[in-house]
Amino acid sequence: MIEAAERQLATSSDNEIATRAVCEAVGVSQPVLYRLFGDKRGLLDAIADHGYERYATLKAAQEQTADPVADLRAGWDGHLAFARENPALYQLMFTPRPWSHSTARGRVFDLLVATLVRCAAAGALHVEPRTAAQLILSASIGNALHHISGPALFDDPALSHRMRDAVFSHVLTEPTAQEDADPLRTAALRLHAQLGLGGTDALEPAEVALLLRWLERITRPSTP
Amino acid sequence: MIEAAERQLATSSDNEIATRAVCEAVGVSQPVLYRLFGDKRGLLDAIADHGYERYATLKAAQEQTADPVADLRAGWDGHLAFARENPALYQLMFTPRPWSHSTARGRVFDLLVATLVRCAAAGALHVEPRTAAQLILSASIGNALHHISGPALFDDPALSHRMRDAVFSHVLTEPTAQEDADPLRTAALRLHAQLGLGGTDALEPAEVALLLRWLERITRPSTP
DNA sequence: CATCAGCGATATCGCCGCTAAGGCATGACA
DNA sequence: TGTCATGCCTTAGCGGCGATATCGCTGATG
Repeated sequence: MIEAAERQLATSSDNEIATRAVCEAVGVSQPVLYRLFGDKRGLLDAIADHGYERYATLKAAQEQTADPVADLRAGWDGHLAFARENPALYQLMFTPRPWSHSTARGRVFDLLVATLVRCAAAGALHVEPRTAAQLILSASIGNALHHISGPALFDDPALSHRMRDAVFSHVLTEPTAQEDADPLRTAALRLHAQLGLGGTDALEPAEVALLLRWLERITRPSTP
Repeated sequence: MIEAAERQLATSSDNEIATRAVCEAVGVSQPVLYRLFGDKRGLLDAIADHGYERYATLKAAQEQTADPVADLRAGWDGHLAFARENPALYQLMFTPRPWSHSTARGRVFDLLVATLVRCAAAGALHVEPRTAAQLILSASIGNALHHISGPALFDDPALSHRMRDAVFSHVLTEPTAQEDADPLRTAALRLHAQLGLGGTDALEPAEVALLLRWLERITRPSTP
């Protein structure tokens, strides 16, 4: 039923769906829909979450190489490709809807954070992963909506890559230059990420927690 | 009537309006609304365009100092402030709506291009103004929507300024460094902007047109 | 003063989200 | 095995929405 609703959403001209149409497409009647989802909003949330599942499988298929930064760049392009191919679903997932309980956006955010943590563990980040994720996700959503918004003016691929480079270069360390500009901060971020990724047996949990907070205090103030 | 509709939009819980409610708030009946705007979409377009008017006056009040780059930065912050203060209207203006004939977004784009042309005339840009405008507008919309989307996770001011710096530094020339990295390109962009701003009497119109195309060919390929 | 064009209101249509009341199967129990 | 209780689904309907056909009023014109 969710898939039927998603089809109707994709083919509708105004990015809207009618519960009646969805029900009679599946061959049931309205009350079952309201039993399952409680509400039209609930149905939309379910569609968005289902959209996240597709998004996640698409991501899982292409990421996870040896170079996390390359994965990050590929992830940007994959995100925009997803938006291009499912415009209505994309807007449902990433555009602010009042009273939406969908977790799609949050989980996409977490996916991005995971990749960024791998980058940080490789010493390629010089801001906290969550901050970088907010930057990257906001920028990519803006870019995707700009391109969905219509073929008014598109230098599309060039624009997308320009944006990508702009954000990434403000978030990633230059290959060899930035590393030594603030080595303490870089090293602290790297250690933070490594601890978050694998943990350690050498310290007690309480000690690790305190260490993480120290590292956060080291990395927080300066914003190069 | 447009203002009444905008009020209803701002106070509505689901970012929607009902033509009936708008009409009875103004004291007329539905057919007059459909006579004036033809359609509910027409009413929404009118609201968006009216929103642009407020946006434009707000911009006109604060910009136009001697330093176009400072104006640009202030414009970014003003844009986000506008989004913060009118969330529903902002989404109406800048979020993709199918079959929308509103010119709000395009005119905001033009406003931004105007400021960017002033930057280019000062030699502070190293991409074409329209390209830079697409980048900046996309990024700021993404940022604004991210922040409207809810107080899930906000480092808000820091995030906005980080994004601003990321995009601007990819679009603006560094104060003294970038200028000499590709002086030909920079000079060509500068001349292009100056011609677009003031024109010249020394050349015939056809000659100016050809010159502009040459300058565009000089500035197009390389993307530092 | 009679006529007619233009505009606004009433009443209505079809569709929407949503829900209450009835029918039908299934399974437990005497 | 017959009877009853329990879920689930369907039918039917409510109120509200966007949009419109029809009619009555007003005011300018000859």
